[in-house]
Amino acid sequence: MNASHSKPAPSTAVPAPLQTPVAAPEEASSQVVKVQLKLREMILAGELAAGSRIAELSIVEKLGASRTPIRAALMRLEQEGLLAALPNGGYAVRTFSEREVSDAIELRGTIEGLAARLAAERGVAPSVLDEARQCLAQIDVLLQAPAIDDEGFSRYVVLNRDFHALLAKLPGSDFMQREIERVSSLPFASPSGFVIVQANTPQARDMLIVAQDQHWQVLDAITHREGGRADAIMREHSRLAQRNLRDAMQAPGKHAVPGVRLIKQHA
Amino acid sequence: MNASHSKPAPSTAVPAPLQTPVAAPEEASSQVVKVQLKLREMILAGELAAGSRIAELSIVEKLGASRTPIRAALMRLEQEGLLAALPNGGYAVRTFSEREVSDAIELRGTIEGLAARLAAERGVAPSVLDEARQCLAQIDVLLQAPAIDDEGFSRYVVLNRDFHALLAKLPGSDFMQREIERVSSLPFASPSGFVIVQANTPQARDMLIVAQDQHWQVLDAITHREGGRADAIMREHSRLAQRNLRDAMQAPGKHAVPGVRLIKQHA
DNA sequence: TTGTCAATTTATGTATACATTGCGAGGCCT
DNA sequence: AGGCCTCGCAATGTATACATAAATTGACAA
Repeated sequence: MNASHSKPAPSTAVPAPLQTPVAAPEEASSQVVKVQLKLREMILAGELAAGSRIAELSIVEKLGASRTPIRAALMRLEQEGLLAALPNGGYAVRTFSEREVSDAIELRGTIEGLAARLAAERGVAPSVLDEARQCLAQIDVLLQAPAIDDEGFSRYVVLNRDFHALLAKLPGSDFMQREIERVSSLPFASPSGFVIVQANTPQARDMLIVAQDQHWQVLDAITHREGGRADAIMREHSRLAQRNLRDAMQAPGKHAVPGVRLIKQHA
Repeated sequence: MNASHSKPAPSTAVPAPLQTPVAAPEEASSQVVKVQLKLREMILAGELAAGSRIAELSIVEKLGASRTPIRAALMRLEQEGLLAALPNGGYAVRTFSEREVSDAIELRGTIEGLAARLAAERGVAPSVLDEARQCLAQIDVLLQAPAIDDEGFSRYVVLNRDFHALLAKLPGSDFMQREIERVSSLPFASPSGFVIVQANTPQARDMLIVAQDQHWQVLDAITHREGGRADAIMREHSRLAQRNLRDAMQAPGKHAVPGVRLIKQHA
């Protein structure tokens, strides 16, 4: 409206009819975020086939946004690891070999181990440690039940994610925190990625018991400034995720895990 | 942009300004890459002050490209770690605390250690190992001289970079290779980052001798499938970089290291 | 029938116009 | 005189037009 402000014009004061034709009235904040979320959802849901090329124009007609925010969202998803940049421009839904998945989880465990070691060596403010302990206490309550229903399970996923996020903050380094978030962005590399698999099986609870013990022990190690031990625990903790993911891929209902569709079976 | 100052022009609504073909034939590939390279150069050279905000329009008039490729380049530089995204949009030249620098180097050492361990555990094709050995042999030749001149020094930097790149390939995992490249993208976190510092000092050669010994030993460890040892060596190798960088920051001619300007002295 | 070349089509790369929002300067009211 | 409110500006976010290169398809010739 005020675009044509050639000079300090007399205040014509006409607010003018604000034409806001924006197709989607509300929802999220920016187009980029909306497109990014929607695309990620579509990729994980399998609506965009693994390995298939993604043309900007096809997204335009699917989501209604223009190419500029779509390009930005595609770049972010590439950074996130869900898309691969093609040599001659454009993107394709990324596929992962089992080794890549394994490497991704191993890398997460290694970096979480580094973070735990740094936290132990540098020391952590008691208040922050307490926050982590309270988080674990909530998980303890959850696990006291002899069997865990779906609702308790999804609560565990949330608490587990929170704990790992808290752990990433323990070294008191924004840099480490960001790198951990980055390496955890892939759905199956995420700390909570594997958990979703076998909700109601009897082994499910036992698995979580083991994981929870590692949670407590790493906090104990950090509290007692045992850096090497803290490192080792977090690495082993990630091996648990690797075991579970491997199981998940052989299970029939593998679609319970969002990203598994992107893992190419080596037949 | 037709606002008030600079730039033309009355724009008498003639729709004709057929954008003429980019006048110069240009030798580089794409605008995005050109802008990215130029901006990185300017940041490292200090032409863009550390911590200062970077407006897209200012880059437009500095480099001549339009906003679209500039935005893409800015996103890439943020991913690279040289820029920080501001909360309300826009970017600023990133500054680093000494701890962040330390963490970055530690992280690189940790991931290189993981790569070396994986290479040892999985085994490496002899041909690839030989390539790495030949690279080290060239460094050996360089270090046989009792003193190293500038030209030999820059040759070392190249060979050192090559060796670390080769090392990143040893696990045979594109994923690991990419992550190592990523974590090495920051100028001071790069394996060759610290080397540039003290070219002609007498201790310079000794430092390189130690580093080169670690190079050989990690290959030896990988050859003999000693994963833990390979891991430990690479971690310690990165501590050498940390020591050197700390020295470099206290040295007077610190401008020899490109990225040091971005490290804020904690007074 | 097959191979090759060319033309069309469709993709991304680029430039720019338009929209919107956050921040600051300036005036007005208290 | 000082604080608050408002207006204006400059920044990014968005949409789209234009340029160019790659891929596919069609036709023609061997």
